[in-house]
Amino acid sequence: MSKCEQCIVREFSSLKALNKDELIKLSDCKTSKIIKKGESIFEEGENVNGIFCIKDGVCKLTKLSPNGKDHIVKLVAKGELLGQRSMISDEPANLSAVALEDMQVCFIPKTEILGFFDKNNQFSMNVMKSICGDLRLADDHMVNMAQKSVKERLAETLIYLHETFGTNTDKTLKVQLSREELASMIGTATESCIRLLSDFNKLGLIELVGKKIVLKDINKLKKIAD
Amino acid sequence: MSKCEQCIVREFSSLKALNKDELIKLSDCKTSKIIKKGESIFEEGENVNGIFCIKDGVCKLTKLSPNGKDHIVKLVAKGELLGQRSMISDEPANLSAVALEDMQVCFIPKTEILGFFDKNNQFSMNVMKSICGDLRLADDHMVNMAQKSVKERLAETLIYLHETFGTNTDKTLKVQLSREELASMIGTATESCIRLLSDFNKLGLIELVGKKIVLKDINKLKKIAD
DNA sequence: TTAAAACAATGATATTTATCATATAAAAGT
DNA sequence: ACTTTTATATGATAAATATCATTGTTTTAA
Repeated sequence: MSKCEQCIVREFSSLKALNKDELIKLSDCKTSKIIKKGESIFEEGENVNGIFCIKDGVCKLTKLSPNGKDHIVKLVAKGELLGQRSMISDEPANLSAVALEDMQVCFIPKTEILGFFDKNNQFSMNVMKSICGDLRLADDHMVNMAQKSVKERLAETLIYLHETFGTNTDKTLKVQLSREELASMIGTATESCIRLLSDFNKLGLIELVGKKIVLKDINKLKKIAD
Repeated sequence: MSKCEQCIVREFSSLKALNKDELIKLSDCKTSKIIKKGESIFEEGENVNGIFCIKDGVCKLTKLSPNGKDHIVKLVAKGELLGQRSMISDEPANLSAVALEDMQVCFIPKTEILGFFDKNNQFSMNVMKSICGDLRLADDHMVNMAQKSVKERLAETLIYLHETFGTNTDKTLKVQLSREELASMIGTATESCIRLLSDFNKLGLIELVGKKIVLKDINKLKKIAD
């Protein structure tokens, strides 16, 4: 079993507040998993009973809307924690987490985390701040959904993918979403999304390399996004 | 100065975890304010440096979108706390809070709250849970914005107003939003909102009594809302 | 290697929603 | 009481977006 002390996740997440002893305890109780692309870490409605550390890979957090379509609420990558909200609220998961690429994740049981809450105030504070950050993003996102056009949302999302997850050596976006997934992230029909990508392509804002996307003119995209 | 011990807000909010001594300390450091309808409690971008207890009245939390329109993110009523997220994140307010009716609010300085965080774990936990609840609502709301039609969102919002804030003796919705505000809550143009209200009226789902709204057929509205 | 399945692209069209113009009604100020 | 302003309402039209149909392209799997 690998040690949490040397894990990268520790550096970036709320876990950085844990001391050596706490990390050793963590190593003992955690379980590691490999999640293959397309598999889910947990599903909406499921009782999670702990949190997940993402050691490698990216996943999408989705919610099924009443009309039967999945909406991608957020992407979560290496170094972040998952399931904090459900654990604290003591509720089933509100979102499903599905791997967009092969992932390595660790599971830490709830009892352990609640123990840290009691003894380590900095850790609680970090978790709180992380959830507050999520809330801020969610509110901002909501306003975007409500007030911006599909075109603006697409431009904004492309820039977000570029800035957050970067590019491969051939300049294509590293996180590769299908057109359907991209559409479900910006809240539109797949065909509308494809059409707008075509438009952006014709205008020289992006380049479509098979299913992959290269951003060619980020400044103009930013202008469109507002 | 009125005592926090007897205040209704204490019963319903995170503050219920505070003991007698803590409540006395609270009474000493809090300041009370009257906020008139239309006035703001705080504005987006402002440093808040504490939290607000709503003793009476309802306010809207709004965010200015890049295109210059205000979007109503949430309504907050008597018994709830405001400004927790900004305080914990140590960031300026992400939203503005504007009174929809005359309000009574108390302000509690940040230093005091942080003191309670340190000493009273149940209080921290309550605040965390409250923010987690907000996050859940925000995610759900985001999916609605992205996936539902304006008609569905209007029906849903009317039901929400009815169930959350109730009605006056004449059955009209207690929280009275202008058509513009209602539109900015569901994320549509004012005219579209008015038109759909007219449609609902003609279909007998609601009745328009001047500017006020009566829900006549809640079941059908719920079916429309999904 | 080829057949089947899944995905992407595009045209035609319908529906939804926004915008602009104007009318009416209610509220506010003088 | 009357004028001005503001809010609500509605029609006409334009623009944005969804839906359905079809084709080409890539991926998967037999």
